[in-house]
Amino acid sequence: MNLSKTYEPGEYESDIYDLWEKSGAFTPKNRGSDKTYSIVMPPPNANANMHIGYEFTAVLEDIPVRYHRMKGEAALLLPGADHAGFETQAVYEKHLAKEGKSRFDFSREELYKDIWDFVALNRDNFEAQLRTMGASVDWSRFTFTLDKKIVDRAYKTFKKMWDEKLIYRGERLVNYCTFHRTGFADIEVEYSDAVSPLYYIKYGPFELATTRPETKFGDTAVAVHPDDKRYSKWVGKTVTVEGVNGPFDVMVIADEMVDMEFGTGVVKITPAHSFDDWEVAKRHNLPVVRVIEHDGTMNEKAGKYRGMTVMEARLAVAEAMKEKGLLIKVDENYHNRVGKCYKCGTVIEPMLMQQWFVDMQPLAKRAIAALQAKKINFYPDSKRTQLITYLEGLKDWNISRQIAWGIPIPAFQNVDDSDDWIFETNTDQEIIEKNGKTYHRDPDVFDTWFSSSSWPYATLNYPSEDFDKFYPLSLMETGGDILYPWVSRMIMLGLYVTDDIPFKEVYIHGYIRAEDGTKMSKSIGNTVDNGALLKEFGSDAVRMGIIAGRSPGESASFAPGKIQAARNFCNKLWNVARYIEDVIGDDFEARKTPEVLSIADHWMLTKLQQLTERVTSDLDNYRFSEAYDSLYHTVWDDFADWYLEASKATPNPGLLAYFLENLLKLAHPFAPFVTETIWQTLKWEGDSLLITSSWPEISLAADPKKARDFETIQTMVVECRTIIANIGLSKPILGYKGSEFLEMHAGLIMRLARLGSVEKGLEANGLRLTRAPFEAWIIVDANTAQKYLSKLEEKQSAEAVSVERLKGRLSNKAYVESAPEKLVAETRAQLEESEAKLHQITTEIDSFNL
RNA sequence: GGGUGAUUAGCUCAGUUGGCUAGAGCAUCUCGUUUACACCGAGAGGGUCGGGGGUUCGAGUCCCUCAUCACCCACCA
Repeated sequence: MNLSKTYEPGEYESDIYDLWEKSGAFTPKNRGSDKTYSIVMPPPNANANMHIGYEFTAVLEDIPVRYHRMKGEAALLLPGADHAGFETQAVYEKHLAKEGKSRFDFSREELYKDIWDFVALNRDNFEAQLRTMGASVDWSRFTFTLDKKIVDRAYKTFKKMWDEKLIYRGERLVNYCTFHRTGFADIEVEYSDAVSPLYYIKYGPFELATTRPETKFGDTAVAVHPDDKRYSKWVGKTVTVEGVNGPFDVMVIADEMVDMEFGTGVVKITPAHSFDDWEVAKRHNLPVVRVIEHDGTMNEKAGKYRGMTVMEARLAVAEAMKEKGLLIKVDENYHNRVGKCYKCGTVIEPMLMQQWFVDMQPLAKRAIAALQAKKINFYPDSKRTQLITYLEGLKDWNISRQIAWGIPIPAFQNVDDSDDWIFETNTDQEIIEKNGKTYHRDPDVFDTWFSSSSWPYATLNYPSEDFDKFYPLSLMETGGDILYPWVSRMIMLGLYVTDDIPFKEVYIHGYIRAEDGTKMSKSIGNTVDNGALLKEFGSDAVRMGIIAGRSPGESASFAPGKIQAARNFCNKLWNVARYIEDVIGDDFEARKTPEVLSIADHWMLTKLQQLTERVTSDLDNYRFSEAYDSLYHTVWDDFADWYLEASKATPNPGLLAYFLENLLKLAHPFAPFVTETIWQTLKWEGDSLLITSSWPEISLAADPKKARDFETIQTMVVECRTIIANIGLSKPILGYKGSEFLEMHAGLIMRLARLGSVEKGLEANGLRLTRAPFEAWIIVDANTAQKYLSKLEEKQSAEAVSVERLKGRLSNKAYVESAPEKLVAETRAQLEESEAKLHQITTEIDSFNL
């Protein structure tokens, strides 16, 4: 019974979190329901601090988990952290660079250990932030993506695919960053617009256009279109080309990939350094000659250009060709798109490499079938069809990465036979002996998405009791940016390994953009200082302010006003509770037998019933913003502004307590800290916790007629207030003719409308109320009344418009015949009402003109 | 080149299957010390729902088209 006078969230939030944690409330447990509800959090990168976007994610997961926990279900929110492979190593390399070092100064083992320590430092930080946000996670199940169980699961999956021939090792062109010296999956390459010089060069008997003269040393053919008459006589012949390092021979081939319109319609073919050319080479059995090294320099095939970077060589070769008269012209204004490393911006080189690939088509096929059958619901649903489109075009997946920070690939190669690979999980060994042969471990690690694709079941220790209980997960909540790399792969691997979908629903959230609508980014410096935000407004306010007015899949700007509004809402809850505590004093017993007495009681009960239904169904459908909005307005407008004010005339402590209890419950998933704090001061159920209390079911019955009566009062009160405010009256008298209803509620009306008094039987001598079904006047002198005349006339014309509109609608035969009966009946009733009002207003105006 | 989403009040955004006079928060204006709350209360102003066409008794909502913005996919020698 002792809430402090002002709402200061900072003073109790961490204590409340401890209280929950120590009570074991975060451990999933059935309480009167045998259902389970499970969310495994997408693990945030262990290398970074939590930003506002991650807080947003945590809230979107915590709200439904708290809701289902209160419904008595065994609700699990499983937290984790992601080693994030290349991402983390790239961040660590930046640190090294500051110290003037490079990753190549260390062995892979040293590097791995150093990054491990680096990541450990940051992990505490982010766990603390999760607590600050009130995320009700089961810390005992915390999982790191390099935990043994995750590694084991990745190895088992790899083995299964190996055995079933879904994994193969092959020499392919892969996207390669010469700065980070690792290959990438297609999806990791970022393309951007560029202006590149387009060189028109002499090439044997042809002229052709190329942006990459330096790759000439790797040319093994020259191609034209099969239908191109200009060049058909050359097809199949070998031609001699004068090069900067002397003449060489290439074959002329015909291939559909050539665009006759582009340049001169002739293309030099460099199979080792162009994806298109690689495809052509496979079709025509062309030799493949690599001319660029992994460090991005030219190799011995480039002759005197050896050792130059690609860019240096390009300029040098162009210059040399110019001198030899082989360069015809340079188009300096050619626009194309260039693939870049998404971390360092280095131009991606297509590089010929031995890598492990996953054959995706069989996996994708099952996923597509499950998605088409809508076995997984998406919020918004459009993401489901987008995912299907993505899966349909999926190519084989390169899962090898030439970095240190990751899970070593469990494959060893025979030192005497490069085609002899064996599967072994003891990857802490570099060299092993088996059957009298020596094997070398593949030095590469898995693409981080390969292991994290198993996240839903690996975290649950598949196969296990937890797995049986919580799989498939109820919900996967994540951002749109990892729909393709992660969500798609979880579905494919889930189906492949467990034979079941990994989750029943997917909620995709949009991004929080900066206030001005631009992308939030550390480098631009327009991120939100969430520490300051939490300090100023409290976690509850941030939770609610951040979900307010957002819909799934849509990005929207950060709006500080919404955080502020949410903080004010917490303050409102706080003061409502303070008032009610004051009224009920120590009479805890009264709340057990709430009685519905006054018309306000019946009205508020109806509002609570509606709110409960709405919040429940909105949460069932992941409509967080709508649920919060309903809650906000019911608590503030209906409960605080109307009900509490009305109840001051005739306080009903038992029912006040009942309302407060249920409103706190409904608000708890959104504002867990303030609601639990209030709950704890009430101590209604001994040491009970709100977090594990039951979700409201309103069983008290409301009398709809009485509820409507209160609405009639509201209408009158609002009209009185409007008149009072508009003509600046102070505590006027409301007179009325004999009406039992008004007589009974005179006190209530007087209080709510701030009237001087409400008196019966006075002569009609003031401003007649036009909205209530009773004859009542605000008593004013004729002069004052005249001031209000224009206002009244405005009202008259508005009402006349309304009558006309309704009449028009009802005279429309088509409307009356085809609209639902109920709607037509409503329209009729409205017309009647409108006409009556118009009549009243008109009478009132006429009386002024006497 | 292909796809998706957005365009609603000064600002940031809601608006579930078409159905009463389109909503909220913030901001603005007027009034108010009514002991739960000035992080408040009461009242008010502000929108031809991006343009144009169509379907329907009825369109912010469905269809077509145009414009602008954002994102995604493919990838140009």
